[in-house]
Amino acid sequence: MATKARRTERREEPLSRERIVEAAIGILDAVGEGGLTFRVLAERLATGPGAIYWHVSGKEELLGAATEVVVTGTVLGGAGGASPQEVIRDLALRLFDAIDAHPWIGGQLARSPGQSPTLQVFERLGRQVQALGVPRPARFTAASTLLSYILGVAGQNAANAHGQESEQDRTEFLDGVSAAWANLDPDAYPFTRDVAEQLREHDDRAEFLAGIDLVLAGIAASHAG
Amino acid sequence: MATKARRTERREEPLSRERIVEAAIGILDAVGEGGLTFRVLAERLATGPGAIYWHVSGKEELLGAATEVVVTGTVLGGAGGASPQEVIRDLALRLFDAIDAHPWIGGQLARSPGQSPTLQVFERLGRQVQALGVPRPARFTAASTLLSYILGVAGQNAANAHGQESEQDRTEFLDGVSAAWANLDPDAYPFTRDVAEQLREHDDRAEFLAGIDLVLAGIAASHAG
DNA sequence: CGACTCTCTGGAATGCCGTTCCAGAATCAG
DNA sequence: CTGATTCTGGAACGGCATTCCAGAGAGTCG
Repeated sequence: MATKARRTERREEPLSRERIVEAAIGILDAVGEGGLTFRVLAERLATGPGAIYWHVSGKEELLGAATEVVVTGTVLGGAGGASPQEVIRDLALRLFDAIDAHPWIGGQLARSPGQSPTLQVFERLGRQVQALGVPRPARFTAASTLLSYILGVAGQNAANAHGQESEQDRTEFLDGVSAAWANLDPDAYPFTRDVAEQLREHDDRAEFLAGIDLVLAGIAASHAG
Repeated sequence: MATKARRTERREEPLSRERIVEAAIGILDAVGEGGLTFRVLAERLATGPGAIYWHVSGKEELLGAATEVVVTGTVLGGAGGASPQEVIRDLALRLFDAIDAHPWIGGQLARSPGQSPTLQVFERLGRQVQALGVPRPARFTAASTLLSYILGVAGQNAANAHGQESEQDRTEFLDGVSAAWANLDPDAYPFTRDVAEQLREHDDRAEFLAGIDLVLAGIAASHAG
């Protein structure tokens, strides 16, 4: 405590919305959506809950901001001169991987249509739909369908991300579901039983992309005829 | 009140899982997902929270059971001898209408893949995909894509269902979003701005069906070639 | 250099939630 | 009648988001 001895200005690093959102993302990635509480967040930032509320209006805004940071980082930067189909596939896969890395985004995206992150994706999809040569009145439907499909997969992936960190957890999970499907009532669930074995060796990412291709094929077919 | 005169056996009506789920659906429909609490539910059933827990393991199970009741009622009974495309469209529309009537189902369905209600829909879709003549290895993808699209729309509808009961609320809501889109940065959101006006006069239900048709077209195109 | 103000902090308090506990009422089996 | 069992509901308990508020730090002005 020499002269005035503020060895650090006021704090090591002042609180800021940016630092709060960053810490929130860290917690969300580490312990999931349910693990983010203002108490934990305050502890991690070495402060109290009240201080956080001065920078952020509440939990909803915090989750929204966290989602926006990740999604914006994901949506920007992508394929260059490829075909519109390729750009859409690339964007979709980048989103899929981002949701895989941060499962909480899935639930958040699915729950907040019209918000900035969803809009960003919609815009990117729409531009490529336009580049695809889809006539103007059909563009909205085409872009919305792609978006809804992506959000649907996102929500399911987010829900499935319960305690499967490793590759092994994942295999066990698929084996379990596959076995459960194979044991369903044959009269009530013939189809599900029939595809149960396909589930065991299935690759979520490839399956997701195949769905994108299906929609793209539908878009192409619809404005060809 | 003849011999022993228990005009009501034990209670006017004994508590039962069925009655609890029924009451929960009533509350969910009236005040939404956030309004369902065990206290409110207990008051409505003229009992205490403890009694409810004897019949139901917790909130998750309760929401699941409520969803199952509504979805099962929706999925059963539908078109008879129509084409597979027609059956799929009919099933999808029935689901859409059910979600419109009970928006909380949307969030619930999107959040619980592999659970009974989702599986029921998957099974129905899969059978029709099969009837469509899709080759075996492609059926899983086709049915999953339809399901994911439906769940995506469901989630968005559930999220949008914030305080728009009447037709007028709905029009105001669309006008507001449309205006917001039209005021976006022209450089960042050219596409979204361009389709903003289409949004104003758009019909969610028709748009949803158009998306289904797009996926169906894609399915048809994919196994034709 | 003081005093006043404004930004920002963080600990304490509030009110609601899901869930658990438990004493006891109603019913049933013998 | 008696003991066991099923079922009830009010009273906790711990945790949550959010609000309150006394006051610390840092600029500003006379």
